[in-house]
Amino acid sequence: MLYANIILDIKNAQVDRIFDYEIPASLASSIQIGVRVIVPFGFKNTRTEGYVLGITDNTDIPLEKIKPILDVLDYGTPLFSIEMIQLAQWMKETYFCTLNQCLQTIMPAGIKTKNVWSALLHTPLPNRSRTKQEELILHFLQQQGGSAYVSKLQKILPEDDKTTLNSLVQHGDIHLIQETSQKEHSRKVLFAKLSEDIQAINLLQEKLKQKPHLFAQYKVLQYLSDCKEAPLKQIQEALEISDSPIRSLAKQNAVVLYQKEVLRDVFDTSSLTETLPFSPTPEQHHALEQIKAEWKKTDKKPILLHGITGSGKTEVYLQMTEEVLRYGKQAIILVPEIALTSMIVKHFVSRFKDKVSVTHSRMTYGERLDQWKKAKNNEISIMIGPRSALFTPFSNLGIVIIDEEHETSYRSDTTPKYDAKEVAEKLCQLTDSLLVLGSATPDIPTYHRAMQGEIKLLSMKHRTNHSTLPQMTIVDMRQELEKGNLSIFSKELYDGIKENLKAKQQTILFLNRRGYSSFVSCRKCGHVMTCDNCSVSYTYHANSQELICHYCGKRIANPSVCPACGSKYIKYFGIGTQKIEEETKRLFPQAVVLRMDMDTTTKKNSHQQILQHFASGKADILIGTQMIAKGHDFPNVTLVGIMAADISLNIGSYTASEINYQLITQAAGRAGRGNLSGKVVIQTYHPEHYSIVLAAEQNYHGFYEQECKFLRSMEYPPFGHVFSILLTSAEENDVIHSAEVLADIIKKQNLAYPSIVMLGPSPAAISKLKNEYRWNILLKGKNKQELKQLALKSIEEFKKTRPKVQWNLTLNPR
DNA sequence: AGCACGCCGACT
DNA sequence: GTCGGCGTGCTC
Repeated sequence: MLYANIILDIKNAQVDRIFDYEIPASLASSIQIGVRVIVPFGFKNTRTEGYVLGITDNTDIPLEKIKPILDVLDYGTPLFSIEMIQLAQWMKETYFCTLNQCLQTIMPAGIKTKNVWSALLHTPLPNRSRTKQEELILHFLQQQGGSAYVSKLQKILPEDDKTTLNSLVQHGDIHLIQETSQKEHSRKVLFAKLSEDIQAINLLQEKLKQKPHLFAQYKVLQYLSDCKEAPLKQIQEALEISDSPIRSLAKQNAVVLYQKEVLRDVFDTSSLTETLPFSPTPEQHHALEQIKAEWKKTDKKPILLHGITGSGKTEVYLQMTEEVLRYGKQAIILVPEIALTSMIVKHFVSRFKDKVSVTHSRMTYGERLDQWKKAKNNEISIMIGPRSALFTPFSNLGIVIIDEEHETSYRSDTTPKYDAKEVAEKLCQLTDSLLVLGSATPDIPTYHRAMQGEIKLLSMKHRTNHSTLPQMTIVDMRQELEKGNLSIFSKELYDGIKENLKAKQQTILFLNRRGYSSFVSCRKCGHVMTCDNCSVSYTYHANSQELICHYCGKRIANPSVCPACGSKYIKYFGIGTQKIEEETKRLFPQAVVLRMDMDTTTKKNSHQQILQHFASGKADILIGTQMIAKGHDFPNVTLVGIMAADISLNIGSYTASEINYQLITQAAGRAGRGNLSGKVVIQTYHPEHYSIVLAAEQNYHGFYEQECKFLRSMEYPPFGHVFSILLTSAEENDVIHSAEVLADIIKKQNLAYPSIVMLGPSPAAISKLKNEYRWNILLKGKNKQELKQLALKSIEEFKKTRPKVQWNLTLNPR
């Protein structure tokens, strides 16, 4: 007898373990490791989805407990490959969550099954007295022909009625059955093909030839003998006919009509001309040779491609991908979500055409599932996408490339809180693939590993078109104020914009956070308008005269009097992109100004439209946040103004300086990418801060060394580890109490690990989110294993106190 | 997750 | 005496 080791799709840590089920003979041939199955679970034998992770010929479980598998959901190839199962197991250990949660993350969204309960009427009905509600249900069932969905029956009953259906079942009037339905996201199209009987068709064709009024049918047969099968719509368009001739052929059994699943294309390749590989610069050539050499090794080290903006990293990615494809292997390219409409995707699509597919969050589940299936069917060899593209089911993966590897979007903020960089490294290890990380401003931990020799470092220090690096100027805004300049533009920046307008060159004004500090506060009592769901300050939006919470999206009208003290002196404060736009329009009325942030880009393609508009020279000034600083080439931009370079120094995280350095470097990278040289004006209130000074010097290594001094002295990663325990609950008292209980447990356990320091408990940076209160306990220490042990042991103890809160563990949050 | 079992207090 | 609340434990 064979048994399957199955993980059930139940979101509860208590059942996150293997259950053994019997493999019935009828399903023996279709059950393999990695398939989805339906099994009976619990005393009610609820039909539950499960995943086969192993097959054995014996089991430790008493045989009378073992139940048989009911159904298989994947015929042919299993949903999960062995490597993906191993990856899920690794993720479970690394990110402190259930195996099921990891499998759900790896699985494509939109493939899930849905359980539906139906009620069947028992005939003849037993003789007994019934309530009004019972009669109502039985009458309805009779009308429906004896069966109906339970969800429909519940709509007939009052909302609080939980007894009627149970009573009907108990008295044997009805019984309930559960069915599994696959939620279908695929698109089906009506196809036509010739029938098998070729002789009959030839005969018919001869007959049709004689009759001019049936010429349309003749043409259809001709068309179909050329292309074997075609969608009905396509035949109609090609031959300029309606569907009736095709349908009458179907009636004569000459043509067969059938539904066929078509996999949607998500981008139009026809408009892109194929590009050929550029001949690489010496630097690119060297990088490529090194990467190819590493790729051929059996024990592959990850590679960090550290190249300044404009050094041609994309061409290296393209040629390396070509090499991998030449050996029949496949490639996954991760790009930040925000850059999915940018040049890098266009380059890949025009170089590799239909071998490439793209996924991103704005596609529907169905569209994304189609791309997943294309990879599974070996129809494509390259997948470009955000972090979830890592789970593309390629059979023979060769390389994973992560562009802009320092981007925060590679870390998931929902459970499992995985880091795509770490997962990619594990995936490459499991599939013997090469990991290539690319960035102009690598993460400090990544660069540190490169310095330690764990990662192979390749540097590209020159721009491909020999354009000079932009001239960077730091302006002290405090001095501007002393000089009597109250404007948001320093004199330097104002003059620069004026000159640029005269010379008909373009300018980018960059603010590193949307709506930053355009909060509304009372000048009399100091009250700040704050969202009561999320405890973050509302952002003022001039367009709609509204205050919007950027965490939960709650909107309220802009108040005219202060809710705290009743004074009229309540006003918005500070600069956001809208404020900059207004000021720019006021000071430079002749300029055409575009603004791009989350508010102007909510529509599906507006993001791309604004950028295209600007790239084609239809505007003089582009104002925006992070999203304009990433991966776009604007050859006519010669001036970049960074409006307040120190905003991100105040985000309350040990990575603040790093993020600030990255943002300045990226924004500066937009200046002077064409033949014209560029200029960058950095406005700041901290002109002496090393992240600003060294960014202005474009001295990454210098910044790395400075930052290491800080991180080492504080024992922050990579020189120590931080373990965060986040407690959440809708009840504030529960969170505070549980945090104290947990802190006490940790203090006791801590005696065994004297080198570990506990910080907190304290309210989290976002102390209330979506009506949940959040408290944080941080553990800091040098030894990762000890830290993990202490945290997990403490959580085990904590569980025994039956806390009324949720908890979430993260190692080295950023 | 979802259910049964069993131990308590509050009611016919 | 028995109905139903909730804490506890189990599901292959």
